[in-house]
Amino acid sequence: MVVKEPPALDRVFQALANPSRRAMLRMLTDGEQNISSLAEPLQMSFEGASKHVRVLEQAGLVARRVRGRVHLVRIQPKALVQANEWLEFYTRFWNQQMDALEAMFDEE
Amino acid sequence: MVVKEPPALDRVFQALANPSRRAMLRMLTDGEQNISSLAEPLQMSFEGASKHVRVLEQAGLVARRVRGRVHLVRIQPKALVQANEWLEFYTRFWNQQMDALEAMFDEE
DNA sequence: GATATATTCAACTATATGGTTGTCAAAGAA
DNA sequence: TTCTTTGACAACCATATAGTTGAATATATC
Repeated sequence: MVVKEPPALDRVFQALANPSRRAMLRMLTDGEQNISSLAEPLQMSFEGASKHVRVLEQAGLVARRVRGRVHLVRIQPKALVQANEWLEFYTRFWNQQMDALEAMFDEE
Repeated sequence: MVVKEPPALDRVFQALANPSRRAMLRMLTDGEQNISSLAEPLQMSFEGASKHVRVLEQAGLVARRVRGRVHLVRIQPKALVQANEWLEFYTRFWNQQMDALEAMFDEE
C-alpha cells in the first residue's frame, strides 16, 4: 500500500460523511453549545446525538469543556483545515487542467 | 431534521474516508488509468479494488469510459469541488474568528 | 476456434455504523 | 435529603462496509 497520510483523515472524512454530524457543525458556528441543545433539532434520541458528538470529537472536529454537569462543545477547526488542505491539492490539480485547456484554445 | 444539503455530500465524504480510495485519486492525478493498474499497488484482490472504484464513481469523484475490455478511470473533480466548498464555509468561519481575535489584540 | 485478459456478478464473512432502550452517576435546585 | 437534569455506559438490533472467493462475460490475441 502506498498510503502515506495521517490516518486521522479517515476519521475526519468519516465524521463528515453523516448529515446529522454536519448539521451539528453548522449549529456550532453560532458558538459553543451543550449536547442537549445539539441533540434537540436532530430527530433522534439523546444518546444517539451524544454518540455523534463523540465521533466528531475523536475526529478532532470539535472539543468539549465540562462545566459542572453540562458539556460545552465547540468547533475545533484544525481537522477541518487538514481536510481542506487535502482537497485543495486536487482542486489545484483541477485548475491546472482547466488552465491547460484554456491555453490550448488560446493557441488556436 | 434541519439537513438542507445535497445528499451527495454523504457519499463524497464517505468515499474520501478510505485511504485506498484516496490513494486511487492520487494515482489518477497522473492521468487516466485502468482498474488493473489502480488495483496493482493496493494490497488487495482485484475485485476489492474494483469495488472501491465503483464507490468513487457513485460519489461522482471519478468517471470511466470503456474502451474494449479495458475501463479507463479518470478524476471528475466536480464532487471534489463540492466537498471543498462545503469545507470552505467552515474554514472561512475559522478565519473570521482569527481576524476577530487579532482585532481584539490590536485594540489593546 | 482456442486461449488469455479485463472486468463484473453473486455469495459469503467479519467488522463498523447509526440507531435504540435501560440503567447508572454526578451536579444543581428544591 | 430528595428530585431533576445532563450526560455516560452497556447491551442490543439492523444495515452498511471492506474484504474475500468462484463463476460468468466480453474483448483481444494466437
